[in-house]
Amino acid sequence: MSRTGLTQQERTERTRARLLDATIDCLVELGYARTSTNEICRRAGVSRGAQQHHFATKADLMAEAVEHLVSKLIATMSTGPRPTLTGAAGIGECIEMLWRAYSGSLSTAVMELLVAGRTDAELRGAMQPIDKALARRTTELFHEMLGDHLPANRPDLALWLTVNLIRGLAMEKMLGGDPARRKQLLEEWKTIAMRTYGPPEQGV
Amino acid sequence: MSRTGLTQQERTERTRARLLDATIDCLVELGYARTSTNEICRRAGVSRGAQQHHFATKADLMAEAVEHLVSKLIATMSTGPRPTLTGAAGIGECIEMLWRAYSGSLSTAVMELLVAGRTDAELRGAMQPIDKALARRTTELFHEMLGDHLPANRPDLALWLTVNLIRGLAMEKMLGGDPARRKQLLEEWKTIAMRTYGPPEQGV
DNA sequence: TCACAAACATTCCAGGCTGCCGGTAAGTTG
DNA sequence: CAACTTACCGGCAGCCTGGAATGTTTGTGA
Repeated sequence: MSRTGLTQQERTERTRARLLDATIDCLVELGYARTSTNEICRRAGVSRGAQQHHFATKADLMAEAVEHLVSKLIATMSTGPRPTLTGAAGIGECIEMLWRAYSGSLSTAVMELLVAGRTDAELRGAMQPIDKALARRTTELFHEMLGDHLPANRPDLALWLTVNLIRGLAMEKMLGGDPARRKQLLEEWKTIAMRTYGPPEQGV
Repeated sequence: MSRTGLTQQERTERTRARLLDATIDCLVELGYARTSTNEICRRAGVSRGAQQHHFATKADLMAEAVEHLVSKLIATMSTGPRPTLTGAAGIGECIEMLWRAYSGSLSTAVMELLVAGRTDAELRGAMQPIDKALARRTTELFHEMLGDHLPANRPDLALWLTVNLIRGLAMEKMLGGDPARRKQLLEEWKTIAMRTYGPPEQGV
């Protein structure tokens, strides 16, 4: 009855996944501006007709790619290594974790979409709820990780200061600056954060 | 002898300035992807032929626009209000100043170019030296402003932590998040920076 | 004033991208 | 197994973009 042995649903999911993955690849490698449906299809190994069957317009494809992308990001974040220490050291490990999550290639794609969304109302509309979901999940994870050892005062401020700093660093990375310099800045922030949000110490 | 009363050099400078300004406008309003030479000429009130006469290719135009842009940014930064206070309060004012400079519309254009440069070697090559100039000028200004009251330990780390944080916040702004929230984060950072880099205090 | 060069305007062309269409193959249902 | 639905294919048309070629106006120097 079937040559490929695949059910319709399987075929659909496979093709859609291929297209969405290829879209993310394009975002990372080519940037939003140079990402064309043609190139996406080429990389996905799918015909343009098939692409249009599953995603009527390019905007549709992008909108779903955003979801796909953030799910992947959340997944890698959730399953990655967790901080094992508590107190100030735990905060340091959290910052490392956020660094990995928010400066990797998936986050690069997110940044491409953020910038593109600034001047594209449709894309921005698609991104807003998904970005919120990412923020919520990050916050949850942060609370889970530190457990009872949450910084006493304004814990979420610590989190979002870190994330925004990292995004700034990721931006600078785009021009290809010195990685050691970024590492140095991150270490400085780690020190400050541990002192500011860590458990109270005796000396200054 | 002349109908317009303008010398050749004046005409050239005027047209070039119009084109470069229009380019920056496009970057801010349309983003890099949707910025076409056609639109630039339309906004500049200049024919496509004139544009091509002064900037042979789109890349040339962009390269010079980067310079133009950063000069303007440096100019506004240099002539803007300077911190009047010293010590910890002076640091707070510096952060405010950096906030204004690095989150305005000129910086939005810079960010568009940074992101575009990530996947466009030619553009990136044009940007690198100019970005360095911006960094150097910012550092100089920072030292001028605080004068003898520079944070004792690692003053430049304080500066670049601030700039990168602000760029992250600017990124978040693109999705249209809550301005009050950003203000809150900046205030938190101000507090931390004053405590960390300001003159030593007695209590914690 | 006249020849020349620079600035500017218009038009055209090749290429890419998107969206749509008619047709085919594969899977599903009665 | 036959009707039907869904997935997929390849080509076409319209649009826009960037770059080139050609013609016109404006300033300049002899």
